[in-house]
Amino acid sequence: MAAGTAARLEEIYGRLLAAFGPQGWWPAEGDFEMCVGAILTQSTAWVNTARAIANLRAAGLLDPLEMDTMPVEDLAMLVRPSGYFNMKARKLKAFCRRLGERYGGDLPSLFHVKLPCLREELLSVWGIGPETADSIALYGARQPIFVVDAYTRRIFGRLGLTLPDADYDHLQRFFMANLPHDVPLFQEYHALIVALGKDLCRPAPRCRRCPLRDLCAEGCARVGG
DNA sequence: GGCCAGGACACCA
DNA sequence: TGGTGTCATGGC
Repeated sequence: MAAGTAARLEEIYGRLLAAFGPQGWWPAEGDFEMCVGAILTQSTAWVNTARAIANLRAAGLLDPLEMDTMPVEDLAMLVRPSGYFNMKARKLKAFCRRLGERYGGDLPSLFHVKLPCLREELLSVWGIGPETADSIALYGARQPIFVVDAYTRRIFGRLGLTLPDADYDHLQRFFMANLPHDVPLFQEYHALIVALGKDLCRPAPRCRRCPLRDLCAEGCARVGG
């Protein structure tokens, strides 16, 4: 672990925590709902994901066995507010099918699989890519793996700590190599990155209120703060 | 009316 | 292996 880099990551974490407060992620009422949310929020604003989840809850479908037996066309209509609804309905079905076939529909049995096998298992499900797999592993199974998303790439690229076009695995290794492997820390750090990304560090950044403003190597200087 | 949002997959060169 | 197109609703 490079001491300088680790110290910077710790400082950034402290600033984000001070600015936004504890996020207490994941926003879900149960572990299966957490997994569903991870799939539905792919490239989608959370507010729309929440609408889709509300539809599923109202239909009594926040259960892997119930969802597995639901016609995919009907499922698609329920998750419509989250966008890409046909694709996402198929992805939810694929996840439920795997859960049923290998784990008897029992989510704790899946979560009992330890990293890195859990990650490989999730990645082998159609529709689950690196970010979704890691989100489920970290927030669902509560195992220590760092979640990388578009905000992570954008923010840490602007800070000059990573390359703007760094791939997922490279970014993940960067955080995993420079942070203690602590589940609550990983959970909170990713949530705080999202909080910053949603609030300030957009393509047109609103840097005046950014808690990382003086650390920013690119975005803030470019727009004049 | 255009841009963007807590990605992933299929296809092609 | 990397680039590009596709999937799609809803807020601003």
